[in-house]
Amino acid sequence: MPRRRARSKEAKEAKRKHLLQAALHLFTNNGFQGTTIEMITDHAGESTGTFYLYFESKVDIYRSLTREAYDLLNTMMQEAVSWPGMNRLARISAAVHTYYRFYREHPGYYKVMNLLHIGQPDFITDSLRVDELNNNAVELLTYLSNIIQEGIDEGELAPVNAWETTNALWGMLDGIFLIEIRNNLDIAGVPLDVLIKQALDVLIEGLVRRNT
Amino acid sequence: MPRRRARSKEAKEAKRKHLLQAALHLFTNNGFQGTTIEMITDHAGESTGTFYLYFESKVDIYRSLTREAYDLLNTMMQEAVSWPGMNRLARISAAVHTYYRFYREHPGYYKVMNLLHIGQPDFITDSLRVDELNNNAVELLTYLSNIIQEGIDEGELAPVNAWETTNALWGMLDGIFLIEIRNNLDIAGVPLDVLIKQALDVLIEGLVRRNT
Amino acid sequence: MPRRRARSKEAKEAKRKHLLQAALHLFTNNGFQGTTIEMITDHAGESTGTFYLYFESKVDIYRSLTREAYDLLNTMMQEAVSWPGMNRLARISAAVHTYYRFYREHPGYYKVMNLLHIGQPDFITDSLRVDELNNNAVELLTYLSNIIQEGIDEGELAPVNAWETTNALWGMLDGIFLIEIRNNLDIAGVPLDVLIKQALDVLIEGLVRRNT
Amino acid sequence: MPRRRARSKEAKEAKRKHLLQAALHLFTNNGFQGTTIEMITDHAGESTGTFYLYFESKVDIYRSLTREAYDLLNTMMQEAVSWPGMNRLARISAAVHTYYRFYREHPGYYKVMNLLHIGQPDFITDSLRVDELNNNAVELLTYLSNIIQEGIDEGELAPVNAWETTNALWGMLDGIFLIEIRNNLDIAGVPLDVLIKQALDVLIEGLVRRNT
DNA sequence: TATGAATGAGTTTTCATTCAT
DNA sequence: AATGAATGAAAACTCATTCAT
Repeated sequence: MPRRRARSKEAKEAKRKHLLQAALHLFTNNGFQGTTIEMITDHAGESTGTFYLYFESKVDIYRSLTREAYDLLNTMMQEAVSWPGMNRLARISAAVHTYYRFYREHPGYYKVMNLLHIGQPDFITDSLRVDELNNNAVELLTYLSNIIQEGIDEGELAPVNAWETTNALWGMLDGIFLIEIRNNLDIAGVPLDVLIKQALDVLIEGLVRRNT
Repeated sequence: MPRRRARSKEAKEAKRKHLLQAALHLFTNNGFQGTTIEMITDHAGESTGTFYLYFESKVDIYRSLTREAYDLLNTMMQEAVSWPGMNRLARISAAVHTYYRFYREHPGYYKVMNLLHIGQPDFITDSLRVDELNNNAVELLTYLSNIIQEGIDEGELAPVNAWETTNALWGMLDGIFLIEIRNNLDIAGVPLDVLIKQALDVLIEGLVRRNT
Repeated sequence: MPRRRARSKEAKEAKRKHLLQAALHLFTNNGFQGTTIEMITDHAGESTGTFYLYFESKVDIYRSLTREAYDLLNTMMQEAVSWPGMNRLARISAAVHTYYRFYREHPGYYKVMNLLHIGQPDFITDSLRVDELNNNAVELLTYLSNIIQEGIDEGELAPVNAWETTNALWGMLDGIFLIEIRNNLDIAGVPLDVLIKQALDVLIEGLVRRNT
Repeated sequence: MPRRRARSKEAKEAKRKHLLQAALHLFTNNGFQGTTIEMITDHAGESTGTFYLYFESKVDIYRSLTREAYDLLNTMMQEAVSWPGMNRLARISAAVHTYYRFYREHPGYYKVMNLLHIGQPDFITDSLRVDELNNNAVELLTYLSNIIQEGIDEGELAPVNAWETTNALWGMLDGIFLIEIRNNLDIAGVPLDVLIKQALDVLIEGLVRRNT
C-alpha cells in the first residue's frame, strides 16, 4: 500500500511537522537514546526511509526541535515583554514569568532545550551546530540583559553588571526547574510554584533593594 | 600476560578504586552511554571479567561513584561549616562556598552527582537504589535547612520558609554551574567565579535585607 | 555485498523458511545451546540483523520449528488415518506407524518436538508459549484417544481407560525412539524397525487379546 | 580463613561426595547448563579451585553422577531380583518395579542418567567416556535380557527375541516416565502410577498371553 | 593442598543508517 | 519520492577454567 506522496510544499512541511511532533513526544518521555527512529516513524505513520528524507540523522531532528523550542520561547518573550508603559522591573518580572510559563506549558520543549542532550556524546562531535544552538541562547540572554541594563541606566535597578546578572538570574531559574525534574516532581515536598515565588522574591529583593 | 592477584582486602579495595577512577574520568568526558565497559577496563589495565568481579553492572559502578561524590561533599561540608563561633550567615555562606569548591575541584564528581544520569533509562528501572541517592540529597538539604532555620529563629535572617528557601538556593547554585557546563565553560564570556559572586550577592542580599 | 531484498510476501516467507531450515539442521546436530545465531545466519547466508527481522529471539525460532513439526505430524496423521473402511485397530496401527514414519523421515523435527528443549531454562520462563506447545501435544493425543475409545465402544478393543492407554502407548513409542537417539543409533545392536515391530506386537497383543 | 585440609583419604572422599551431592541437587533443579561451577562449590562450601582438584571439568562431575546413578540402580536391581524361588515373570515384574522405584525415589539420579545431558554438545566431543556410560546401560539391559531369555527357555514366556524385547520394554518404561517429566507432572491428568500400572498390564499381557 | 582472583572468548541482541526496489 | 528490508558494528555481560599465592 503506497503512501501518499508529498508533492506540494505544504504537504511536505506537514509531514515534517508530523515527524517533529512524534519525536518531541517520544524524546520527552523516553529520552534521546531511549527513542529509536522506528518509534518516531511508527508514531508519525511514516516509513523509516522517509525519515531520512526530512532529517539527516537522529541528532538532526533533535536539533530541529531545539530550534523550534527557542523560536517558541522567543515569540512568547516578545509578546510578554513588549507592552508599552511597562517599567523595567515589570519587564524583568514578565520575562521570568514567561520562562516559567514556557517551562510549564511546554515541558517537552523545555527538556529538549536544556536537558535531554546532556551526556549524549553525539552532540559534542559536530561543533558547528552546537554553536548555532548556543547562539540562540545568547540571543535570548542578550535580549534580557538589555532590559536589565536599561533598568540600571534609568536608576530602577542596582548598578550591577547586567550581563552577569542576567546569566545568574537565568541559571537560577533553570536550577529551580531542575529540582522538579530531577526529583520526579516533588522530593522537596513543596509545589514548584511556591518555590519559584520564593526564589523570585529573594532575587528581586536582592536586585532592587540594594538601590537604597 | 598474567596480572597481579589482589588477595588482601587492601589490594582489592585498591583495584576497586582504580576502576572507579577510570570510570569517573571516562564518564566525565564521554557521558554514561558514551563510556563502555571495555573503555573502563582498558583504562584501568584490567580485563572485562575483572570488572564484573568488582561491580554488578555499568549502572552499579556509576552509582558507586555517586555515593563517593556524596560522601566527599558531605565531608567537605562538615569540615567547612563546623567551626565554632560562626554565625548562621557565615555558615550559609560557607556551605555555598563549599559546594562551589566541590564543583570546582571535583567537576567529575559533580557531574556524576547531578547530570550524567539524566535521561538514562537504566536508572529509572530499579527504583530501590534511586531512592538511596535521593536520600543522600535530602540529607544534605536538610542539614542546610536546619542552619537557615536557626538563622531565622535567632533573627539573623528574614522569616522565610527554611526548606523552600534551601531548595531554591541550592537549585540556583546548580543552575549557575549548569550555565558553565552547558556552554563548554564560557559562553557567557564571564568567569564563573565572578558570576557566582554576583549571584550570591543577590541571594544573600535578598535573604538578609528583608529583615529590616 | 548487498543482498537481494525480499519485498513481496512470498520472498519474505521464503527467506523465513530458509532461516528455519538452517536452524533445524543446526539444532538437530548441535542442540539448542550448541547452536548460535551466528551459525544460523552464516548457514543461511544472511546477516545477524536479518535474523531479528524474522524472529524475536533464538527461543522464538525454536518454537516456530516446533510448531512446524506439529503441523507436519498432524497432516501426516490426518492423511494416514482417515481412510474409509478402516477398523479401529487398523487406525491405531496406522497412527503408530505414522508416528514412526515421522520420526524416521523427519528426525530433526522429531528431536525439536520432543527432546532438544529439555533442560533449557529459557523455555520455562515464558509459560504462555509453552502452553501453546502442550496444547498441540494434547490435541494429538486426544485425537488418538478418541479412536481408541471408539474401538472400545464397539468391542474391538479391551475395555481399558482410553486416555490412559493412549498416553501409555505414546510414551512407549517415544521411549523406544529414545533408545536409538540416546545410543547414537544402535547400542542395542538391533535395527530400530525390528524393535518397533516387537514393541508394537507386545502392545497390540496386550490391547486386543484381553478382549477374550 | 583457611579451609580444613583433606589430609586423610576419608576426608578427601567426603569432600568429593559433598561436591557430588551439591551437583546432583543443582543439576536436577536447574539443568546442566543452568548450573555453574560456582553454584556447586558455594552449595558444597568449597572453593572454585578445589572443585578442579576433584573433577576434571563440569562434564566430568556430571559423568561421575551418572556412574553413581548406574551403581545405585544396579544395587537396587540386584537386591530386588535375587530372591530365591522367584519365577521369571516375577523377576521381570520385580525388575520393572525396581526401575520405577528408582525413578520415584531418586528422580535426580534418574534425570542425570537419562535426560539432563541431551542436547549438551560437550558430551558428544569426547566419545571415550560416552562409551563407558553406554556400557553401563548395556550391562543392565543384558542382565534383564538374560532373565527374559531364561523365562523363554523355560516356557514361562512367549518365544520372543529376548534382547529386542528387553530394549522395547525398557524404552517403553522410559517413555512413560518421560510423559510425567515433560509435562510437569500431569498434563495427562492422570497420576503416573495409574499410567504405569496400565502400561505394565498391557506389556505383561502381551508378553505372556501369547504363550497360549 | 587449597584458594579465589583473574581471564577473555563467546553470546545475544539493538538500532542508526543505507540502498535496492 | 517513498519504502522498509538489510546491514553489521557495537555493547553488556557470563562462566569454565587457570594459576599466582
